[in-house]
Amino acid sequence: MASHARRGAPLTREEILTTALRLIDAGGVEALTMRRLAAELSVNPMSLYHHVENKTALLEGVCSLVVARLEPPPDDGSAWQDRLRALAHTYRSLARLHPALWSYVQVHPEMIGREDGMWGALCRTLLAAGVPKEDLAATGEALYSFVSGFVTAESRDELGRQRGAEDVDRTFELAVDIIVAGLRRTTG
Amino acid sequence: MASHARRGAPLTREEILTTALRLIDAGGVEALTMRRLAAELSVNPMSLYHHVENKTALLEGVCSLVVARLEPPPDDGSAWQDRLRALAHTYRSLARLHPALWSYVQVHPEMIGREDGMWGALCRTLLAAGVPKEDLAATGEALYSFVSGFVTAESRDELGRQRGAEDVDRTFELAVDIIVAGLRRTTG
DNA sequence: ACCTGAACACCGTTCAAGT
DNA sequence: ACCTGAACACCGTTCAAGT
Repeated sequence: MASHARRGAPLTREEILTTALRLIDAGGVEALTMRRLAAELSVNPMSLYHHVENKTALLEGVCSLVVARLEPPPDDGSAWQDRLRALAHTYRSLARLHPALWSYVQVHPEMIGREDGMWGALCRTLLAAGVPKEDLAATGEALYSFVSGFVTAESRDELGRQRGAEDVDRTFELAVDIIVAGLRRTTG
Repeated sequence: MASHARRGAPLTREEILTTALRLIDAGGVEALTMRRLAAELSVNPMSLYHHVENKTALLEGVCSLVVARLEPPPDDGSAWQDRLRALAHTYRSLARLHPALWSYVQVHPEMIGREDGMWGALCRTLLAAGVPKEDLAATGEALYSFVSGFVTAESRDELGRQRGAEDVDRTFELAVDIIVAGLRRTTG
């Protein structure tokens, strides 16, 4: 009985990735194990290697899966301040859906390409804010790391001791306010 | 021959921690292994457990070792803007000495207590900047996560493809400028 | 083409035994 | 008190064999 002992349809890469993501969401990245994942799928550990090159490739697949959902909100012609706030909120919303994976991504950015949608939208917004072209990349990187740093701190906080939900939201608003105000002032 | 087969003096906790830090600096946190550490010390892996409860405790020890070196510069009476810049630079300097450990700490903040020296200095500076008392904690956390997020992004960048040293320095200055300007504006 | 079992080189850690 | 070897329950991964 070597051919699919597992009940139901044959194993698929899609199924592997979504199950891996579920394991990560439930127990952190360290809870994702080739052997545990196989058990979760009722399959021999070695079967996974027919759909995924190795564990690194598996993690990359999971990261792409999530990053693909990171799309900038459509650009209504609103002021750059509001646009910036909207981008930050979009980023934060997705990060909060998968906090463990997101922390992992921040330390292992090679797992994802530059998520072009968000990065492009950010740059356009910064230009609208009057950031000079030669400062564009540096400014974008600074803001990007600000937001991702804040969100990481936030999710690790949530795993730890609790705080009121309205409390963290307020802190996030304050953080975004500082960024917006800082940009306004910096660009004259 | 059960008693210290190892040449020289008996094993010490200090020696264990500094060697562990060296391994982490050289190869990342995932390169730190009880067995490899023991080999590095020319000692049986099990001997480590007489000085350190387990691997988690070992990592905590290494983190404390590094965090202990994080001291705010003495408070000359300079303007809060300069003081804020100085604090950011101090933080960044230490982080760049141990980038791998620092990334790890950001994801596992339970490894360190709130490093009271820096946090206290930050709060005093924010008060001097006119941040209202009820916003103090939120503002401090925001700035703290901004700087740590930026520094993490920076160190992962350094491990990857190179950039000019003066280029990253300039980006850091720009980042700090945004924060300072944002604070100034926010607090009226 | 897809799956599997046995095997290898690693982990962290326990425990009983050595001096 | 400090160290050690054997052992256990895990890892990721290779490889030859099954259908």
